[in-house]
Amino acid sequence: MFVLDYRSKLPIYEQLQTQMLKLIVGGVLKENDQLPAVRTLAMELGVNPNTVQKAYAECERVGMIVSVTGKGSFVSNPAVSMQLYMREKFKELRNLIQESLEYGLEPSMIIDAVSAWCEKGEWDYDPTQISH
Amino acid sequence: MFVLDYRSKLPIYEQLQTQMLKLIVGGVLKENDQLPAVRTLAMELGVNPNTVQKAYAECERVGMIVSVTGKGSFVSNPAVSMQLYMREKFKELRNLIQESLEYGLEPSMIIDAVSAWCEKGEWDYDPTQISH
DNA sequence: TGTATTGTATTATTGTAAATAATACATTAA
DNA sequence: TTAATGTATTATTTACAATAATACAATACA
Repeated sequence: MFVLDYRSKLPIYEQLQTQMLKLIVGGVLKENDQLPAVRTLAMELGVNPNTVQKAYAECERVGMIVSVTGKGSFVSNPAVSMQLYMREKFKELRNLIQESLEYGLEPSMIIDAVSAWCEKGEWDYDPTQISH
Repeated sequence: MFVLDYRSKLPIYEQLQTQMLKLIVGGVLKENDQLPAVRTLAMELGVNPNTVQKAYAECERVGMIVSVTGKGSFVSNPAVSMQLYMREKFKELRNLIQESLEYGLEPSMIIDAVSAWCEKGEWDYDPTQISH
């Protein structure tokens, strides 16, 4: 369920947190679903329990999951996670576009690209590529 | 010319590299402009010469600048940097949109937001915010 | 020709944060 | 009571950025 990239610059606990968010937003994990126990997941992934604990703690802090000593950790209302995900993505998108414009990229170029990808699904569309 | 954020998670040499790219793309640094000497810039910024050297070396590796022992470091063709910058930004933008769609964000929501920001300059536009 | 300035390379050391290791404690369920 | 769970603590290890201190190589210039 969780997969790690050990070559990534991102810390393991952040990777776990990100994956948790995607699993919830993507509907793989549903409300009240029980998550693997800290020690169990640590074993499966071959990492230290403290690392998993750190990820779970952060997920709980932002309201993605709820942990209860003796019972386990459970997915909380996915709407919370969806909200988190959307805010995060739109913030990234806004910052990216803002910076791109500051450094001379044409608004029309951006709009055209976003349309091609977003509406037409033309993922091959590349505004930096000259067509031959 | 170069400014560092010592609280940033990004290493100093990466910050320098990013700033170099922006200075070139933004036209502040023009073709064949001589850059500060490694030791000089290190002094100015209060960092180790090795750190500046690492940044310059990476900038040269990707073709942003050219360094010659005994002479100095110079800005190479800005078109190279612009190409690098555009490719990088559009790649980020594409990945961001692709992922957002995979996790349920509506294409129209993205298009609307990009239009508001990009064409109308409405940077306050926030699709995740309910208006009152 | 020498001297200073420049880029480049090397080795050792330090500082920081992630990750591990090893426990211990608290709560819950069976 | 026992086992499984989350939580907390302290110490250690590891990786990497950054520093420190040199040394070498190429160029410019007086």
